[in-house]
Amino acid sequence: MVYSTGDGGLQARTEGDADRLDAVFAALSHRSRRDLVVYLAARTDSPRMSQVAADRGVSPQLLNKHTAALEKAGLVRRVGDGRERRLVLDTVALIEAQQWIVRAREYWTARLDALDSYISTLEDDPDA
Amino acid sequence: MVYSTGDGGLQARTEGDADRLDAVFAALSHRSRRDLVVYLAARTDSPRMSQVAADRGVSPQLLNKHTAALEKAGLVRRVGDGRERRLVLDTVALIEAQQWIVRAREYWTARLDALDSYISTLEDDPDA
DNA sequence: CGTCGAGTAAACCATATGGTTTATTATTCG
DNA sequence: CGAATAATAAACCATATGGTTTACTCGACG
Repeated sequence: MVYSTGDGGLQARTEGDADRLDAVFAALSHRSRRDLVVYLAARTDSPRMSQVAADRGVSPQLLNKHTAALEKAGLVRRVGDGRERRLVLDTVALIEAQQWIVRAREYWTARLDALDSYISTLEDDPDA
Repeated sequence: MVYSTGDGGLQARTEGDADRLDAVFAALSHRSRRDLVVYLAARTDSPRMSQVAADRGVSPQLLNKHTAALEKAGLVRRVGDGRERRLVLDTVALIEAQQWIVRAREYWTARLDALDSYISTLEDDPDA
């Protein structure tokens, strides 16, 4: 049997949006990257890469990889052109992810509401 | 050089929570699984596996795998003991994920507020 | 100029993941 | 019982990912 591999078509926005969300959720699916996000969110400055690596007890190479993942997701940016570069948070993608979740929950809430009203119907008219 | 592989310790709750969040975000990092979630959220009934597979144009085997991922994340449950099983949404994990994002954004907002007050300080006292 | 150090790239390995094809386990129903 | 069928498991392949070790680039600075 042959199936429509991949797509499925339902609830799609644009390809780009989907890819972006893929990247955001994938980036957040790893604990040390989540920790990195809140580490950045909690500070008032933008630390240098080596600073981050030292703070988090992670090798510069690995930090570089995780940073790349977060960058791809648009959660983080590297700034600075010199020898030293700084890591800054960019929460736009985070907001997108939250909005996706909120939308999904809204559908679900609507479903619960429908159930509620159905139950009300039953209570009003037990024969229904 | 030897680095403290993995942990990092920051902002950790329990191991279980972290694993759960890993699974939730990983599950949502795939578009067809996200679509599956909203597909389920949008209906008022709990469709059978074969129904879902047909609706989404996906092989039963692949649906099974995706379902396993969502199940692992606690986003979905299979109910029914007979030959036919139904898929139901379980949004508790979704709420957890949302809460993580909200918390991260709260940190970030606090940071913006700090920046604001710093700027105010500058405006009040340009020599600061 | 030389070298030191921050940051990154590359090679490489082990394991995980997405997906297909093939096979197995029930459970319903003639 | 026996065939059909819903659901799942298993074997397998290609590619992606996390992580380490090694090597490169490039700006600062004596």
